[in-house]
Order: sequence, then C-alpha cells, then structure tokens
Amino acid sequence: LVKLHKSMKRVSLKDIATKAGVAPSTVSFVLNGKAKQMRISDSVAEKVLALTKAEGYTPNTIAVSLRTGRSKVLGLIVEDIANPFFAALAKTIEVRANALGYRIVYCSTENDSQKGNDLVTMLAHSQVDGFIITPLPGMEKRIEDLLQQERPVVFMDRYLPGLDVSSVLLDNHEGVRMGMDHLLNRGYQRIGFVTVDLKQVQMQQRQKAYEDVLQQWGRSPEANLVLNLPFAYEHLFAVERVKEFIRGKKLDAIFFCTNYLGILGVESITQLHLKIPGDLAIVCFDDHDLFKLYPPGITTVQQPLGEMANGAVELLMEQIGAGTKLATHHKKVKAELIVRGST
Amino acid sequence: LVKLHKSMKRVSLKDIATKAGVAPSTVSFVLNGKAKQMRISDSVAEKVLALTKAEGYTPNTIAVSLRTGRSKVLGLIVEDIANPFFAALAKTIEVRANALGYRIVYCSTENDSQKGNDLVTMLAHSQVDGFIITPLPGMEKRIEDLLQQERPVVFMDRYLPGLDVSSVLLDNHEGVRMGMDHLLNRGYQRIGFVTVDLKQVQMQQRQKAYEDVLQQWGRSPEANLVLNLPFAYEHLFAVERVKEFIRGKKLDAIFFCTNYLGILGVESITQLHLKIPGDLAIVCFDDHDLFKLYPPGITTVQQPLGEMANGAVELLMEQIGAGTKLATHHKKVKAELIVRGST
DNA sequence: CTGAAAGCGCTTACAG
DNA sequence: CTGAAAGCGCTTACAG
Repeated sequence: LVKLHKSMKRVSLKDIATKAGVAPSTVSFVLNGKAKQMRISDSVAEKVLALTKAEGYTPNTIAVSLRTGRSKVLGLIVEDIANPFFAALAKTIEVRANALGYRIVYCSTENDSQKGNDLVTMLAHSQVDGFIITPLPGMEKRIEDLLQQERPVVFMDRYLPGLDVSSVLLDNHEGVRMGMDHLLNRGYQRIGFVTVDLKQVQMQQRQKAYEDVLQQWGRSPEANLVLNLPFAYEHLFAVERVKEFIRGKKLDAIFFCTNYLGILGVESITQLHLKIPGDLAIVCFDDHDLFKLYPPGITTVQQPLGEMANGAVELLMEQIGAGTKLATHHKKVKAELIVRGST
Repeated sequence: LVKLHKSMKRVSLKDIATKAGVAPSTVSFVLNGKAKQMRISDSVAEKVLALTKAEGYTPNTIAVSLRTGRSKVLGLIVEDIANPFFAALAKTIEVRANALGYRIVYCSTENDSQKGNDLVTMLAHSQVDGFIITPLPGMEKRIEDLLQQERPVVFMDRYLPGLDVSSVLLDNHEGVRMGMDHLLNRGYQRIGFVTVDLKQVQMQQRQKAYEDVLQQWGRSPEANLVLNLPFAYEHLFAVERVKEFIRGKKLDAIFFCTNYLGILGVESITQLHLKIPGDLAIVCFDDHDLFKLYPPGITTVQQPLGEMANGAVELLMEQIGAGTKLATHHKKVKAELIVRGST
C-alpha cells in the first residue's frame, strides 16, 4: 500500500496504465466495467484492478464531467434551507441522490426572484445535470430558458402557472379534508379554522378546502368559523386572539392551518386549561414533524416529506435518463393523518 | 441578441474567438481581466466583451476547474442537515461562500463515522477546494489523510482531540456563566439545571460550567440542583420529571441546557401555572432561535450561529488563499444573552 | 500587442 | 484482444 506524500501529485489513470504496462484506454475500460465488452483479458483486468486499489486511485470527477458532459450534480433551489421544512426535504433528496451517484448543490432564494434567477444561472454555468426548484413568481423567464435548453427541471412544493414543468405538490385540499372528516365523523359541531394572512396558494387552498368540506357535509355557511391572523403577528397578540376565538365562537374543535400556528394554539389552549380532546379537539397541519415534540392528543395532517422529496428526485431522474424532452408529470402527494393519543 | 435554439451547442470560448477574429487566448485574457496586463488593445477587448454579452457566453466551470485545479466548491459535512441548528449554519455558510464565488456541497453524517468517512472520500474525489466538517469520533484517520494532502479543513461546532485542525467552537462555559450570572445577580437562590444524558462534550461542558459558577459565587455543593433526563425521554414522562423537579427542589429559577429541553420546560411550567419570571425565572440555551417563537420572559443564551458559520468560512478561506499549510487557529465564539420581557 | 501550442485527466470512436 | 489519437473547454507559459 503506497502512502501518499504531502505534495505528491494525485495518481492518475495514466499512472496506473504505465505501472500496469497497458494503455490508458484499457484502464478506463476496466474501471468502467467494460472489460468484457471490450474483450480485455481477465489477467489484464485483474492486474489493473489490483493496482488501482493499491495506489488508492479514484477517477477525477471533474475530468470525467468535462469529457462526458455529465457532472453528476443536481441543483436544489429552495426558499430557505434554514427553514426546517426545506431542510427536511433537502435531507431526503440528498440521501436519495447520493444513492444514485449524484451530489447536491443547494441554494436559497430567500423569496427574492432576482436572487432565484441568479442562482439558476449560476447552477446552469456549473453544469448541474438537473434542477429541483421551489419556484417564485418572477422566475418564469429564466426557467423557460432552462426548458429551451432541454435541461431537466422539476418543481417541488410550489409551481408557476403556465410553465410546462413536471412537479411534485402536496394535495392540500385532500389533506384538509382528511383532518376535517376526522373531526366531523366524531361529531364535532363548531370547528374553527385558524390561518394567516399570507398570499401563498397553499394557505388559500387549505382555507377553501375547509369551506368546501363543511359545505359538503351540509353545513350552512354560518358554520364557517375562520380566524385569519395578520402576517407577522406578535406572539402574545396571537395567543390572545386564539383564546378569544375559542371562547367567543364556543368552539369544540379547532384546525390550525400551519404548524407555527399550531404551536401558539397549544399555548392558548394550555392557558385556557382545556383538556384535549375532551374539551377541545385539535387538528394541525404539520409541515415538518414538529408535533412529535408535543403532547399527545393533537391530531396532525402530516406532509409526507419523504414522498415529496423522493418524488422530485424520481421525476428528475426520468428526465435525465430520457435524454430527450418528456411529457411533464404532475405528481400530487397525499398528506397523512396522524392521530396521537385517544380521540 | 442571439436566441439559443433547442439542441444548439453551448457557445464556447473558441466560438467567441472565431467570431471576434482573435485567438482563444486573447478572449481568455480579456474575460479574466488580464487585458491590461497582457497589453491587449482596448478595441479588441471591447469587441470581445461585446460578443460574449451578445452570445450569452459564460465559461464552462468544469473546464476551468480541470485546468486550474480549483473547483470553487466547498464541502460541508454536518451531522444532519435537517436539524434546524445545522440548517441555520448551512444557510449562513452558503450566503458567505456564494459572496466569495464558492458553491457548497453539503452532506449529513447521520452520526455514523463510516458514512462520514465515505462522504469525505466522495467530496475529495469531486475536487472540493476545502472542507467544513462537524466531525465524529472515528473520522480521525480519514481526516488525517486530508491534512497530509494539504487540503484545507475546518472543524465547526465540534472537534477531534489530537487532530491539528483549525476550528470554530462555541464557548459553552462562558455561555452558561452569562446565563447563571444573570440569575445570580438578580438574587435567585435555588437555580435548577436540566440536562440530558448525552455523551456529547457540549452537554458536559455546560453542566461543569453550571457547577463552577455556583462554586465561584461561594455556594456550597448542595446548591447544585441537577436534573439529568435520560436520552430519548418520553415527552409526558419528561414533563412530569421537570414538574417534580421544580416543586421538589423548591426552585426559584431554572436553566435548561438545550432548547429542546426548554420546550418541554415551558410546558411543565405552564401546567404548574407559574408566572415567569415572577414565580420562576428561566434561562435556556438556544441553539437556533427557537425561542423567538415563544412568549417573553424567557431569557436565552443564544448561539451566535452567524458568527460561527462566518468564522468557519473565514478560516477556510485563509487556508485556501495561503496555498501552503498554515498554523491552525482555534476560534471560540461567544454566546449572546437575550433577555426577553421584564426580568 | 497577439497567437500557436501544450496540457489538465479523462472517454471513446477508430484502427489494428 | 489492445493501443494510439482525438477531444471535452478552458488557461498559461512561451514565442514572436
């Protein structure tokens, strides 16, 4: 076993070839599993393999990339990698991609379409083999360029209407339905819905679903009990609003539209000394397993982060594998209802 | 402005040279800002610049990497990118690195040294220019290889004793001292300390600091009131233990060693109907701004994530810039005491 | 002031 | 069964 010296140059394929007394191409074929195909003798193949092991040789991926035109790197552009939701997605994507021999370069748009566009450009220049993007309005043009160049692209969690890009999205309507059916089947009558005044499509889809489900269960529009908190609420203010909401509307159940809302909901409820679900049933949309840290009794509508992440990688791999432009797929993933403790 | 066609080959430096009627080297010099240095005429330089713009030319970074031996990519290896603490660090590192013209490839060890070693190997093969690593026991040998090859490496958040590697670490002792001084200065007498039975050096340093500070304030060892929860506690079990601890030891203040402990602490305290800080003062070590979601009255010892991340990038850049092996630096970052609401 | 040429480390037709 | 050669897209001594 040859020990590397400090400033020793990395051993190259050519070095191996020289030591083995064969041509570089022979080494390349052996290492790429084309020995049989190229009808290289077993003895030569074995010698090459033994040498690469002894010398600790591994191919320079940069050179391979330049030659083959494939970098084995995927670009992941999310809103904010420090957000636990995106961090969890990134993690699963990483694992899946690594298993397939791909590395991930990730970047955060910070909800700035200008920055998002710059990131796309940067990743395109560094020759990533494909993109997984959580897009923002304002990125349409730059992403159309990618499509034009036949670069594999998948949208995740969000999409841009009008762009013909494969996507993996959560079925928000179905998720709310599951949570609401859970409550309605158990006879709850006055189900409040707490949301936040955000322009995001997700929030609007969820609120719409709440209203649809109530209507489908034959409730009158007066049954719609919605608390719409302002964006960027103050913690104490919001807790008070939720408390008022619960008491004022005499709720027997409450549905929180996001997990951050759920956190302050739990605090409001604790302050009211309500038993869960004895006095009040709770369902909360949970984007990242946050409620596993919380006491039982809270039912959550869990985003299937793994499924979403794996779905995105899968759709991307299809495109990369195909080489040619495929028809776009729009994959909807279903949330999972998790009932913790007694109902 | 030339529009790219679907399967049109990317425009290369050579293409620009041909169109400009100059040699490729001339284009290269102009684009790399060496026009003056190479005494290229302004008219030629302008023509080249105009053409690159019109053709939308950008250099192929893979080719640049192969040629220059520098990839402009940094490898970031953390325990788990889905953990908000590491996600926040990753985010800051990303921003800083991007500003310096570097991209980040990140990977998670999942606390598995075998996986950690494989990741180091993988990143080394893909020619990253430097490593920022949250190391694990068992990675010593593989990291020594990196040092031997004079690859820039920085440890962040953790270190491996005996390895001569630059590092950025939190000053845990000082952090606990700040929190404890805050309480002791305000006259609190019975200060409990809640920790968890983890082998991590951080936890042990924090507990040691708690004990040291009490001793330095002249308290007898009987003043040490420590609740050591088992690793992987059940939520309800832990909440009960904290409640017992507060009542049993007649605490007037409590110090939580991590933010996850703090979360269940807040729940215990709410259940006991204690006013904060009227009945009980709380200080909590907060690794990732979690408590900004919580009600005021909780004082936190905040990890300066930004400082830590920027410090790591900075130490790495020093090494990359130097080209030769530098003396190692061990940077300690100070936590910040954040007092929310009245004391 | 500018160009021709070598070379980074691979892969892959092509020719024996 | 194996080798010589071209080339991926750049950069950088070197030679005018």
